[in-house]
Amino acid sequence: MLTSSEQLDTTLRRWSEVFMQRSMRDFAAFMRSAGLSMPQVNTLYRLSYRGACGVGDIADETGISNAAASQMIERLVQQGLVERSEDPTDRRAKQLRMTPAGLALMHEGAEQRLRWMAELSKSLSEEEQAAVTTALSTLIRATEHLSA
Amino acid sequence: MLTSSEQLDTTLRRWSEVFMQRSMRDFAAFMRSAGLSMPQVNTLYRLSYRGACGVGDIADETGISNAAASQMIERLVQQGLVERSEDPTDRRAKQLRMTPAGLALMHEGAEQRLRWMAELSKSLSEEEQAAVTTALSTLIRATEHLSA
DNA sequence: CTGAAAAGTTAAACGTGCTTAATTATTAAT
DNA sequence: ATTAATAATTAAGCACGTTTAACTTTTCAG
Repeated sequence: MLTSSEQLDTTLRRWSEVFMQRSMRDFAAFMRSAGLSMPQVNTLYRLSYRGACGVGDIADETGISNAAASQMIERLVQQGLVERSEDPTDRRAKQLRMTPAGLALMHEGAEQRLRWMAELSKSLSEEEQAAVTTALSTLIRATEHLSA
Repeated sequence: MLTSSEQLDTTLRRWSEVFMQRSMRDFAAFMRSAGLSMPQVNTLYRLSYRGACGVGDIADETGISNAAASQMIERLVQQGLVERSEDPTDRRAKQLRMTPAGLALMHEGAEQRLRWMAELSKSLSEEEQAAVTTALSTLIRATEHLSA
């Protein structure tokens, strides 16, 4: 017999698979059309959601060398997606930040990838819509309170 | 004033962003450790969820040339993740299928990426767990009935 | 039955991205 | 003050994936 937490875990994973299955193709197409590599996308997510950081942090998180990170970021800077400025508190380091253009690109990518959700939303009854909205809000809140 | 379907759409997108934010790093790490490129992951998802197909179908879906698809798939075959056999109904064509090893690799990748969901599940109250499980089941069912 | 079309593979050329090693500039330590 | 350590960049070399073009095999059309 499964506990209700195990049932939720199973269902969450099942939803994730269904979601990935529907989003993967558009995600790959977006990366391709934007000329972005996986480490670059990773970097843009990092900067979008966890704020400014240095080149070395990006190297650590993506698992590539500092040199490779420096070059990869240079390409993002040339594309106008990331801003690179001197860290005022340590002039050896650089501060990397998303530019408005970078944020717009990420937003556009999400829009393309998640377009099917409008149709999905409309396919539910009013009662279901309300219940699912409440449930997802619970999940979002709980996730934001999760460690790391 | 937002309709309840618009509210759900907004909330779904918000959840997707939170989900991606948490999964992106692990996803990139998995691809890196498995030595998989984005078109390769795309191909494995395609084969896992929509069954066998030919080399040209993969080329179309990933947006690369037939030649590149052929070579990319050759690498997947050499890694033992995909099986390539002659199509009995048209001997010019090849049938591509996931191998058990390929399915196991995808499963392992999902496991790594979604490990945090167990913790998330346990962080909710019993009532919340039940409500969210029901809501997600509704979403899964509705998505599977969606077109394309 | 013969020629054109289709599916896939192979080969050569090219570009890109990664790694290591060397270099510059700045900060910390003794 | 001098030395060592840190953050980032640059350069050279190498591996990988992609493209175009040529080629093989099989199917379809006239």
